[in-house]
Amino acid sequence: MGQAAYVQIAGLLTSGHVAPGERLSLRDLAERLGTSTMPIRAAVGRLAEYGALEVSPNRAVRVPVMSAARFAELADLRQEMEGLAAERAAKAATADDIAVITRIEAEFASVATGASPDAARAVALNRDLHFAIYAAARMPLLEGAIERLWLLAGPVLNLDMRADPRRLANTPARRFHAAALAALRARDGAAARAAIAGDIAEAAAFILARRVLKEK
Amino acid sequence: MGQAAYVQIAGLLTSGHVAPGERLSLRDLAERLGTSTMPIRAAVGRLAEYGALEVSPNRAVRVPVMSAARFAELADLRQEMEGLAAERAAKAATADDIAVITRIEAEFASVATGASPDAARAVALNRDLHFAIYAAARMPLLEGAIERLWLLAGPVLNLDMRADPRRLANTPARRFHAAALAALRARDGAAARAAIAGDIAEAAAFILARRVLKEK
DNA sequence: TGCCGCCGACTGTGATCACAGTTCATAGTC
DNA sequence: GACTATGAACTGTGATCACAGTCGGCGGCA
Repeated sequence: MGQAAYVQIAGLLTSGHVAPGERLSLRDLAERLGTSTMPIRAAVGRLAEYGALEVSPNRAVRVPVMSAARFAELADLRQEMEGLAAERAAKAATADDIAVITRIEAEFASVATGASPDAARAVALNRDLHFAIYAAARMPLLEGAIERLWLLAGPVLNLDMRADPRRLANTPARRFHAAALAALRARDGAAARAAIAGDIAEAAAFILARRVLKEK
Repeated sequence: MGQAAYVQIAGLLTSGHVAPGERLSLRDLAERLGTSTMPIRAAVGRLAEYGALEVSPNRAVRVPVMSAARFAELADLRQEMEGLAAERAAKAATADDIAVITRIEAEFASVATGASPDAARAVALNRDLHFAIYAAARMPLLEGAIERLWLLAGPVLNLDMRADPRRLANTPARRFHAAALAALRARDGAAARAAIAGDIAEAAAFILARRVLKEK
């Protein structure tokens, strides 16, 4: 139901093509995607369900602005939930899972430190890496909940990545990713949780330190 | 957007008026609620977003059937997330929060052990009690995620409650609720988490033991 | 009697129109 | 020149119709 539109609009959010606070309109989106407003309405409604978009009657759809407090809670929740997924993944991961994760981790490291750092590609690979780990936990409900959290954080994360592309080259993420992978191999749930939580906490602290988020 | 329809259909799910596996139709629902199919489409789409309903093209909307494995993961996730909320609530709860929780707990105990046990009312009070605790954590994103989990469990929980109303009178829930309340008062996060997790685990074990859930 | 095929009823989905409420720029007033 | 009133453009929402795909029961065939 409006599946295609949902994917496209979600892509706009996670790729940072729309900024927090930006106003959208069903008719505009429909025209841009070459359909009627119906699939757009369905997709926007689903995205609004968990706060990825804000829609109020007779007013334009808005990409939610992220307050510092909201961002802090989001980072907090992500540490808990993604940490949990990593912990469970350490116990449930198969050899195939770990092989896939290893490959993605190597690719991310290569792109991040390479001569031509491709920010968009690095962001996508970072996402793939995280979700490859979570998929190994075999907890589809948890995975879905985490996906929704990422959609909430999407616009802000990309805003940050674009603002400071230099960070990509020597991102601390690589260290955390390596630690997570090692923990998965060792089936050390606590270490896996700590690595993922550390990754999230570090990135969140970096963004909060820039003080571009509204106080209230 | 279809807010009224959403509340009504969600009510059908949580109150157990529709059973897992049951087929619904947009036109039927629209007629029942006295509107066109539009608000229904919006509400059903939102509910389907996180799995509270299943909708496939040209096929009737279905209340998802809960496999034993899915139910186990749901119970697992609920223990983690609601346990987390309780833990944070123990640290963040105000005196007013605790007063409200105390009142609801007393009311639940009264209804559950009273001469005329009202199952529907007890279910509602149980829900109110849990969410009063989670609200005290001041984590709206977490609260929303938990609400969605409850909507997933709704049909099955009510099915169980109707099947065995005797359980209500001497439900172990009262013991866990009392422990949770005491933990909140003592600002003991770990104890609050344990109490809520215990409540959920006990209820889940009871339902799983009845073996009415499909294996696969 | 048992099985298969077909046709009608029913399904969600997309498009389009009408409508009430908001927003914003322009013109009028002091 | 600053401020307010006003109306046109734009917003999401609901209703209705058309359509392609699915499902179930009835009839025919072996």
